[in-house]
Amino acid sequence: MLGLLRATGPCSPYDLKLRVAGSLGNFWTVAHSHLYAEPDRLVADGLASVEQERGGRRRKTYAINAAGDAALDGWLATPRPALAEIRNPALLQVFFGADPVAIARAQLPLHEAKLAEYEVLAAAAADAPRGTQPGPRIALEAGLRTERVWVRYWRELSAGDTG
Amino acid sequence: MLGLLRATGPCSPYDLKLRVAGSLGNFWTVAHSHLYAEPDRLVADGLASVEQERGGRRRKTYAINAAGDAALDGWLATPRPALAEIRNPALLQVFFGADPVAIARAQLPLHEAKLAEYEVLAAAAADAPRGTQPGPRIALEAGLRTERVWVRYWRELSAGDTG
DNA sequence: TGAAGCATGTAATTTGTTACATGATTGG
DNA sequence: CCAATCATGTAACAAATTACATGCTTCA
Repeated sequence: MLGLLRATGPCSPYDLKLRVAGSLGNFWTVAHSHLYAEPDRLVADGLASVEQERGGRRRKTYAINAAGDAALDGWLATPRPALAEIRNPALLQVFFGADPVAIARAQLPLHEAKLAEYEVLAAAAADAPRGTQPGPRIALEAGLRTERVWVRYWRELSAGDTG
Repeated sequence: MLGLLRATGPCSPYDLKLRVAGSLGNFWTVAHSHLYAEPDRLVADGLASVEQERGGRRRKTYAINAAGDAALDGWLATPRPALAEIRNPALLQVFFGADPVAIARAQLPLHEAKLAEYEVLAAAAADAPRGTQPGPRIALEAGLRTERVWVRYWRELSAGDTG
């Protein structure tokens, strides 16, 4: 959340939502209720500030502060010695004996669509001006690679190739 | 949980824990407290039965019943139209601007170790008698492939290759 | 001016994790 | 027989999801 705030600058939860969609949201979803609740916690912890509009929607604008910057920098500088889980429900079904062909046929078009989406994003990122933060592009590369693997995997399974 | 119970046969939560470690646990972790709490819920929902030892550890033995079998079959027969998320904390750090080389150097050995572990499991699975459930082996194949991608990805990043 | 959907939030529920606590068994 | 660790469970806490509720804005 601090990362989002820093990347976006002072903004409302809805602005965060827009930013998440199409970038971070591709590999780490965030419920919108989270985007409304969490910033208040940051303010309570002294890591961000908030200002509320008087009239209209009475929307709140949050901004990361110096303490938040420090906390975020500390987090970014500490590599976590942990692996991510796959935790894929479709794979779970296969594991427990579901028909791999049926699962694969459902998964394949989803992954193909996702891969196509990433390829569009990657093409756009290639044109980005220099000085753009490299993080999102590097993360997108991971998305591309894993989607290629999944497309291939489900394609093979949907063709009945179970190894 | 129903899948675990069916695959294992009547058993205690500890038996489930042993089964999870080294198979399912590789891509879907389960807290041990979950293995103790959830089966009771299944019993309450009429999907499993339980029997408790009199003396000793007073351990409980759970077994899936007919209703549980039906529920599990229904679940297995319904492909979910959803993608799994990557939701990888290390990738999140990179996304938000952490030094990719530092993150990659921490991740690489973990993924190399995991890949080696999977390769051992795959070799063992290749010798499995016919009639063995294919699900775990097919799921393992997914683990192998994604780990290979991650090893390659972090290796490139740790060498300073940011695309 | 009324419907659609944009934008903003809160509350309730469910789920998951962490910490606590303790009895049983085994090997030295 | 005692220490280690195996095994079993519960309780408290934290997090995430879902559902609810509603005010604004725009456009037909």
